[in-house]
Amino acid sequence: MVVDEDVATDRVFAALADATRRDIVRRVIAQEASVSALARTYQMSFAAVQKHVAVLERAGLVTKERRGRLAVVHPDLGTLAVATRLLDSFEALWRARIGRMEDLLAAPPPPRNQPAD
Amino acid sequence: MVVDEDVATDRVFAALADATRRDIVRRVIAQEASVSALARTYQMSFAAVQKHVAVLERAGLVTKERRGRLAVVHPDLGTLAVATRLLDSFEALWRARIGRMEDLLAAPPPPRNQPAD
DNA sequence: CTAACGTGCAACCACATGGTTGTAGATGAA
DNA sequence: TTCATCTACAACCATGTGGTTGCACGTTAG
Repeated sequence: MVVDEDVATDRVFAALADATRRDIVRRVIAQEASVSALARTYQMSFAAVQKHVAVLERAGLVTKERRGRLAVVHPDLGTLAVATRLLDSFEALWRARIGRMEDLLAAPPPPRNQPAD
Repeated sequence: MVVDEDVATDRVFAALADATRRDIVRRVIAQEASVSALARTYQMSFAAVQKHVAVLERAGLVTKERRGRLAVVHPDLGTLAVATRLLDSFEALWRARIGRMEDLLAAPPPPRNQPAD
């Protein structure tokens, strides 16, 4: 039941679980930038920023395009849509639950013979 | 610039970056359940499931209500909305970018005197 | 050509995470 | 009371992560 597609979802959420990486995503959505240009805006080492970009790349959230000696980082919005869709599915579940609760309120009380947990 | 609210966001995404925890969230949205009832449905130890629930609780995605000897797990949909809103903001950025690109296409080409990165 | 720049990668460290087992305390049932 | 159940928590281990420094290589600028 824990299938292959799940690890892709794991990577997307894990990649977004870091403020620096979320900021990088925001920046490259606004305007694509080289790794070193990104690195200059944070007060950590170049290698650290490079690793963050690599994490985003493995998650499929960004791609790198080699342009001369620069590695230009682009966003990949399709992958972001995966995360959005999953959260939306949670919301759908929630709404279904609300629906059921209203059904219960409108229906006669059922016999209570379920175990306590 | 990396503020306090960011660590809450970190926790929400980190909590969702695990298939077991996403499944727990789905389950308790469908119907709240005790920790042991949840644990029975996975093939890991009770303590492991207990830790997963603790992670979700620290992220604010679920709450535990003590009922007799049971710890009943409820969803907290407000926190999920935080994550949804953030992803929506990315989408808004993306749309703004599309808008700018259309503006550029409609406008005369600007002088190109920016540095290469 | 030489020097500076941008990148990639490896090694290292401290710390968090996901799993285990074990122990102990509360609560409910017989 | 006694026993089984549910929960909590600690200790431990392997692995991943976020940061560092250092080095090597390709590319651009002088």
